[in-house]
Amino acid sequence: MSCWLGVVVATPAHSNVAGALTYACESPLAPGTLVRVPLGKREVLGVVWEVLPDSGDLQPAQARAVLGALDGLAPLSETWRRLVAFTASYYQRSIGEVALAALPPQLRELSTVQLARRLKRPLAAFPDTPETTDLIALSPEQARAIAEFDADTRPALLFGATGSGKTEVYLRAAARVLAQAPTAQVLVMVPEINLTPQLQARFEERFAHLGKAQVVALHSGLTPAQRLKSWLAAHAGQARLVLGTRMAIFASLPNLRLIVVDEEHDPSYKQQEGARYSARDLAVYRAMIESSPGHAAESVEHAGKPAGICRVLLGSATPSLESWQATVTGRYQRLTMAERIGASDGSTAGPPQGGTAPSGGSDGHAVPSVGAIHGSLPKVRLVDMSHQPKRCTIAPPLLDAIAQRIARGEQSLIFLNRRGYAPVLACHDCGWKSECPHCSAYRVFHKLDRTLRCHHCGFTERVPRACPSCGNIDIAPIGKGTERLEEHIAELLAGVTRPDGSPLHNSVRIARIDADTTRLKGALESQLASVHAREVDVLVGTQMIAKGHDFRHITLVAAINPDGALFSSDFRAPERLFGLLMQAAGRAGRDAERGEASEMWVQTFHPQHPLFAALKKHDYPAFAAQELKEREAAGMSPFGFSALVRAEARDQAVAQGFLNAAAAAAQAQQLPGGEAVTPYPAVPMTIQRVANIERAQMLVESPSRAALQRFLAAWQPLLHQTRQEAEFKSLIRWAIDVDPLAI
DNA sequence: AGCACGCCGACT
DNA sequence: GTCGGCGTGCTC
Repeated sequence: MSCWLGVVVATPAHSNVAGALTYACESPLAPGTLVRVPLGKREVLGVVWEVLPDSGDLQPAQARAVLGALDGLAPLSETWRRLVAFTASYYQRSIGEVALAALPPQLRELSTVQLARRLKRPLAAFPDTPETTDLIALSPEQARAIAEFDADTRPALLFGATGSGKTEVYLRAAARVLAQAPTAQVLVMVPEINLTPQLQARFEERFAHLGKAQVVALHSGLTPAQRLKSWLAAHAGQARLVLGTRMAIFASLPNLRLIVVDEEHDPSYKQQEGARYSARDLAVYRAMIESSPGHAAESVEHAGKPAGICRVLLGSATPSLESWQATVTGRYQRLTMAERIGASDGSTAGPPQGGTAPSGGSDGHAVPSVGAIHGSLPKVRLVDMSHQPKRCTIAPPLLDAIAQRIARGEQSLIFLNRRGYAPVLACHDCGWKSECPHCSAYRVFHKLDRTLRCHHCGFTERVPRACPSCGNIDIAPIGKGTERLEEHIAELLAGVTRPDGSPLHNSVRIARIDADTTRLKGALESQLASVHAREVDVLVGTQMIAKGHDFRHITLVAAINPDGALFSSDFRAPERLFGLLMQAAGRAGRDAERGEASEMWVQTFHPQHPLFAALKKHDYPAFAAQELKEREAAGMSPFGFSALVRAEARDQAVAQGFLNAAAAAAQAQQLPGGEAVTPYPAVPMTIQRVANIERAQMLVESPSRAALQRFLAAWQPLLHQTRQEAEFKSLIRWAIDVDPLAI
């Protein structure tokens, strides 16, 4: 054996083998090479991480030999390895776990022979189609945004109202980068898989001259074979533009020059299991390291690579407060587009940067091809529910407004963030409630299939005829979900007729869209189609209809009960509510003739809340300023940093005991960074028990990101150690969540 | 995470 | 007498 290699394999940080394992090899292999290695009784895929001078602490005889290298593949680049190493370290996981999770699953199973066969497949020929030249004229704001972006090198935040044409800016930025070098690559990220097809079509159309094989998708909705194919195309440099969800941040892109993060505020950029990374934050980090290649020499194939910089472009109508604050301090560049395309014949000049710009909802990949979108922003109407009849679900004025829309042949959209018929079923006699036997939550009453369903563990039973506790027949639903709201609205609107004079028996057409009605594949699409075809008068739904759908004939949007988020223990709830309401408002008023009459109704018991004042003016900057002031005073993100340690056990006391014991051990040992870190006592999680497992968490805060990082790194061995203690043997698992979205 | 080994109940 | 339950422990 002539050399020693440090190879990372998919071992979790939980296990005792967190670092690279030492293997022997006949000939030295470059770091980044994919290898098959023996691990216990198995043969697994690994990544060569380093070439070692000797076998280190390990007895040379203990080391086993590398079985083979996937030498048809170029080694993963130094930058890719830096990204993986950073992710592992920042999010407190093992390098191997992050590295292997970042590779397409099929690569792990493929034998070298199969892979060789796969790599021999002919690459799609590069068609020589001329580049599309008849591009739509940019709005002045779009042109300015692109010019400013080109003139800077910082991460950029494109703050653009719904319909302001953010997608066109992404397209132009991508086109410029792709035109600069024949090998340049662009990564475009979107929050949800269902948003990829439409965006993919748009990018494919624009970059048709590159050939279809050069625009590829990378997300979990692909079959394993498709995913491998896309990944290989990106890794080989053949794919010039990769469009994907958060996982795409780890795509191997040898010549990455631009990363676009659309809807950068979206919570789905944060992975919620395994390594809990934020793909948006990693995009900023990756752009930085792609711009400053490490000192280590690259492999020969890449030696001639021109040094270039990689930009990152984040986009949103309601940015995360973290990104917004970065534009306030100047760490990020801010690009503002306040106007809807075609709004008031473009004579209005945009406000100065950082100014209090009026802006509309969020997302919306508006098509700027025709000047047809004259929609101005909808008027926001707050309904003070304390001045409405007691316990009414829909205030009479709102009901009137909906009825008027129906009479005019217009559509209304009603939001309620609670699916099912009623959140609780209760016995009036003995006080029984539909608690889930396995979770600390109520089971939701679903009337359609007459079930009680737990939305946390999935436990489902038929609705009992009588109270299971006292036998009383008088059990009744409490509160309203979308199913009941749909029914309720049908009753309230029973007398309303449409303009075509449809008789009463042809009643108001109400549709509902939520996770229950869209479970089947294609159901969402067909339901949306019937809304577009104006076969629906009133659409009831959860927030899933707020995202990305452009309803032309909707002139009224109403939020029935958004108050929960105003006083939530989750400090990010107001931010999400504001974004959701802005997004919802953006659904209305896109129709040319009716834009002026569009309205956004919000029912609330707190109409004086500052969030609504900002909403009325469609003023995100004012909302952000207010919210950031509170965050700063409380030392919360982005002014302070936090991590959560979560623990699960059959017994709540064990879960909490483990966390408190580990924190006590940290305190006793004066861990590095500890002087600037505050651990709080362990508490039960909001939903304490799910599927009969008790959950607890501990918040750890610090004003210094670096101190928190040092502390967590030093704490991890202690957590492992504490786990081994006899009284915590029954602990099921624990995990660290750095920069958690919700606390 | 896999995949062992390891010690106690109902089956060919 | 064995098949198999998942509890504990190791993987260069």
